[in-house]
Amino acid sequence: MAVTIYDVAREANVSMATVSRVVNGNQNVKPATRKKVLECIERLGYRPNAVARGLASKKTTTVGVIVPDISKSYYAELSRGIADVATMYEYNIILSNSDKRATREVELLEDHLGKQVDGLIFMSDSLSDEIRSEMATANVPIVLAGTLGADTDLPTVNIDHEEAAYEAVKKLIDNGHERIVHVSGPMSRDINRLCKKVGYERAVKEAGLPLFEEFFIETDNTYDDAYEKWSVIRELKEKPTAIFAGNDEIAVGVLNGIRDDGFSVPDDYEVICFQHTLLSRAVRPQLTAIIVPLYDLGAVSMRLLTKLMNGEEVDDVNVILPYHKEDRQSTK
Amino acid sequence: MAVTIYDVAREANVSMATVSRVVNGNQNVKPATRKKVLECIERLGYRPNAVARGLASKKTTTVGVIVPDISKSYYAELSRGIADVATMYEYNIILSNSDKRATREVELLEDHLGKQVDGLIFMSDSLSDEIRSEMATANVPIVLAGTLGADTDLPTVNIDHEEAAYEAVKKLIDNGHERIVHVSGPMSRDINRLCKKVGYERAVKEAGLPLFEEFFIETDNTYDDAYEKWSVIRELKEKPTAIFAGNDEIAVGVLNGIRDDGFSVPDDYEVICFQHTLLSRAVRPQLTAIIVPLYDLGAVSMRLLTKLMNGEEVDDVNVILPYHKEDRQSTK
DNA sequence: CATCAGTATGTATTCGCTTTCTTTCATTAT
DNA sequence: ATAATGAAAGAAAGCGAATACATACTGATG
Repeated sequence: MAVTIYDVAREANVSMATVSRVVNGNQNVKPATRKKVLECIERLGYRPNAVARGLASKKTTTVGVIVPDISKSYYAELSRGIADVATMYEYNIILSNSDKRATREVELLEDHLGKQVDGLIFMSDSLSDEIRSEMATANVPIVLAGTLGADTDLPTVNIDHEEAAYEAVKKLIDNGHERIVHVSGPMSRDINRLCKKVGYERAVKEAGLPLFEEFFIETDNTYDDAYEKWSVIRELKEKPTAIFAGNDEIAVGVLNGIRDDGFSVPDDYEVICFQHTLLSRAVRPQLTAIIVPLYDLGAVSMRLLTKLMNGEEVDDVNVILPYHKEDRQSTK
Repeated sequence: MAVTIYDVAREANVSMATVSRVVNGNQNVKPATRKKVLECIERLGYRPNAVARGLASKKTTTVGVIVPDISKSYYAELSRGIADVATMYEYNIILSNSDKRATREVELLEDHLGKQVDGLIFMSDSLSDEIRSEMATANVPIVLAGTLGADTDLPTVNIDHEEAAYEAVKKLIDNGHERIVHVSGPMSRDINRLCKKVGYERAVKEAGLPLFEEFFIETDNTYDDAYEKWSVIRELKEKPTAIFAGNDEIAVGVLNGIRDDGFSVPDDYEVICFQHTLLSRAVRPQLTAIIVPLYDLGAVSMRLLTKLMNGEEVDDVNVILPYHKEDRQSTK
């Protein structure tokens, strides 16, 4: 049987309230008493039961993190940012994978709330109606990390993907390209449909270039699918000269397609993408990319959440973090 | 204020015990009563408080996962395996990063035990004495995933790294190489010092080849460090003709070093490594590699843990999973 | 119709801690 | 010396569920 606060109290000849005070750093304890209690705690190997504490105090010092897939480095990196700030503020993290399935997301949200998390960080592509209403009834703060949701009143932390996409495509246009293919992730995702694609189109239109429907190539966001899609790109009516990829995994798929087919980057095709992983730097040629500050997205989200959990006033709950572009060898 | 089991009981005109029975699927409830209670639960939006439940039942349906760094795809992949099986058995996961710091590991273990996890999965390189004794006093099962520890009585799930390393190096030897460099991760890690290096040496010795001390190159396990180390390798007295790398990130670092220096793989150097990520396949030439079944390591660890938590008999608590070698373009 | 065996439901306790409310006691000011 | 003040410590009431135990109800049986 585990040692309880009663055992310590008996051993130290004080009441459990006093032990509780010592454990929680309450100042109203005589130094001598504190010392005595501390010794007993040490001697008995007492370890406070966080569950009992949680029930009594209605705080669990635990936050929920619902992530599409932790095995994807995008989310793994982001989660690390969350975790580090959580540690800093002494929170634990309950981590669950949703695979972006709306029903699963709702289940997990319910589940986490049932576990009495003090707050929650949610990541996904788009917010289903069910999840929205579920979130609305939650009685703890929820932050959307790297997830569109400014239309709700939920706090969010993001980068300006549309502007970043615009800047990336603009770069290719400035390099003289007039026919740029956009190899995208699934259109079902808001971030692709409402941000990256929009930025791409804005840059193309603004430059007075024609917008070919066939230049829009959708993938399932995997390396292998992108690799396959090269065979589609090479058969296009209009011959493109540059590629704007939704992320580096896609970009590398296309890049390898291009090169395995005997073409050269950046001579035959220039390539630019969003960077989520080491891949951009590890391939040859290294990819020019928009660097997404994943770790920071997570860290800032968690920091925001701590403020919210603390009831602190937050002036702007829709945070936009800066990104930057790094020119490497896949563009000239 | 949240809806409690009392509220439901009052609303449904039954005792809280009955509500509890309904919620927990106890069969001794008249169907009509069950229906009535279920309706009230729905109507009031009652959601059982897992903390209270945990206190009363002494089970939290939560397991702790202590991982060095979730942002590393090695651990991210492994964790996903854990998470999926955890979901299957309806466990939540508390995930913490240790950065392999022994003191932090002990803290986290304490912390998780305080949170009353029903079991724990631990990953690290080596087990410090403190963590060993801490684990010995834990009153819940602990499984070491991808972590050496068969010398303790703790359950483990692993692959045979030594044999895998042996097989990899053997392949290079069979291809005619006599001077093979081993680019390793830090020697402080048991897995490098006691497994991979040992397998390397065994293969070399067994083939009657000389074992050059300078052929052993230690890195900090990062791409960048490995990339730098190429300049060391090229200056070696004895000129190597093949590389055995501890993992694919290292391998790609060396690979890029080789190629940026104007040499060719596999013509000038053959390369083989352990595969942890997509990197092995995404670079050109693709890397011949030992495929480590990371997801399975996690999944099997969690499955083992569920058995242990259930008090089931487990015949062998030291599980060794199979790996396989995939021949690609970095070897002939 | 009384009896017994289930079945269905209720009552009361317990889990280990926080927290409020008291009470006790030591200081200080008057 | 005494009242006022505040620090130190204790007593007791929850927190929201699970659960052991008690009790009421239901039929089937003889």
